[in-house]
Amino acid sequence: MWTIGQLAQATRTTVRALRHYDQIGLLRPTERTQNGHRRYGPDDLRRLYRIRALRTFGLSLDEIATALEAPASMTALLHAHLAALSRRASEIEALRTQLTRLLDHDDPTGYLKALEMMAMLDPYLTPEQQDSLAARREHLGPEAVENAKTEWRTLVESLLECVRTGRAPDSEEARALVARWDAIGALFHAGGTGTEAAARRMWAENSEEISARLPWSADDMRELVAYVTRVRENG
Amino acid sequence: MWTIGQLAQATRTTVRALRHYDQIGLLRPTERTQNGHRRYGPDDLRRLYRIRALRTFGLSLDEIATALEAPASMTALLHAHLAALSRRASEIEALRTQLTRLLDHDDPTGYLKALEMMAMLDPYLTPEQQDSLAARREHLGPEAVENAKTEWRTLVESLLECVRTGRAPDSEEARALVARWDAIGALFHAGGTGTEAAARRMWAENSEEISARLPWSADDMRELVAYVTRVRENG
DNA sequence: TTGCTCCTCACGTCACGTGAGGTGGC
DNA sequence: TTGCTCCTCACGTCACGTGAGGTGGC
Repeated sequence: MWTIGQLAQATRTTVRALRHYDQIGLLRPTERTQNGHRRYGPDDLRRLYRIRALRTFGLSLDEIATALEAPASMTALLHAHLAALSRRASEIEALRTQLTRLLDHDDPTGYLKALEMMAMLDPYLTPEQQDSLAARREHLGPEAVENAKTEWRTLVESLLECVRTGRAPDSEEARALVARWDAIGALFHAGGTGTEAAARRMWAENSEEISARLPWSADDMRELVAYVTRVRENG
Repeated sequence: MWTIGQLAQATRTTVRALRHYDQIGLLRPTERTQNGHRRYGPDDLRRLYRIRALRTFGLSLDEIATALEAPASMTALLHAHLAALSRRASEIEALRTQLTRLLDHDDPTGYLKALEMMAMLDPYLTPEQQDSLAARREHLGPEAVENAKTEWRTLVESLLECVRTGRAPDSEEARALVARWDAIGALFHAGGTGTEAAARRMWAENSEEISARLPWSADDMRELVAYVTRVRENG
């Protein structure tokens, strides 16, 4: 028979943990001395070892309690737990690749800012529209989204150049640029869901805010939007 | 400006979470109406998006708070977090291989019982002795430990056969068997640490208990131990 | 007037860690 | 008599979920 301190030392647990197991009824000491001290016997030791073994596998005390009550259910429970561990492993894997991608980026903070800006759109969307946008992005995959963003950036530069040099809205170059612009938009805005209209509303209300975080001025952007509209009308 | 409910819906969070962020000072609404209702603006929305992005990476709210306070520390923090995720991933991997091994075993519950029996030894060891035993096992690796256990089992069978057939303690066969027996013991009991003596004490006090869980009777085991001792004396 | 949203407490979660305050055996 | 171990409360942890009880705008 061992005292609680002896058992704790022998099994590398803590006195507090043993008291906790007693309290929740997971491991009751075989007896108590008349002054209330716990006395643990060999049976308790064995039970404690099973508890500890199952704990290292990551089972909760509740699961352990049921497993020890019904040993027949043990294998099923362990299989279920193994499946849970596998799910967790792939979640972590996904997080790691995301984080690695973010950190490989030349400017992680800037990248987060870009994410923020795309998020400004959300309050203008219904939950269903949010879902459809997320589904589009999911479908395209992260690299395609990245590529679209960089192409969009060069398109903005090229179109601003057209505006500055007074390029005709019905010129071949202007039409080609706007065609790409619309193609990129179409990638994200599935037809008929109204996300495009929402994006325009968002832009109308927040153009100052947004352009403050972009390398172009609000005026430039307004001119650009007007120019694109003219090109579309001429097409 | 949005109410708490609107913001929650737009960002796929909950009203409760937003109140929590307010309470811990992580995300204070830009203003309150005079009846105390929270009003969130575009700045709050952006901040919330950063918070959510960092949350999906698994950062704690505390870490997020410091990261948002000092954006310069962000990359370092994310790198640290990536390392933590990698550690967690290998932990899970180790658990999965252990669990898989356990479940591939023909009798998982029986296997756990065997572990328990080895654990019976612990109360007879000092913490240092426990450490040295654990280090030995770690050093040998799980397959070697498995192999030792199965070989030990066949050795017990063979030696019991010797006892039954009255094989001479100084016979070639008996000596060879005991030599293997001692070799296996030596794998686990590093010289001079006294773990062997502890094992003998444990055996002396718990032979009934233990043999009840083994496929051999306590009497058989006692005879076997006596026989092994005689063989050693004759060697 | 009836629903809906908003508000502020405040308890519960999981497996203990960590004192607080007190008692019994060496 | 002094340390050590034991005891029973009971609060704290982390990020909210979930009522309880009440108020204000459509």
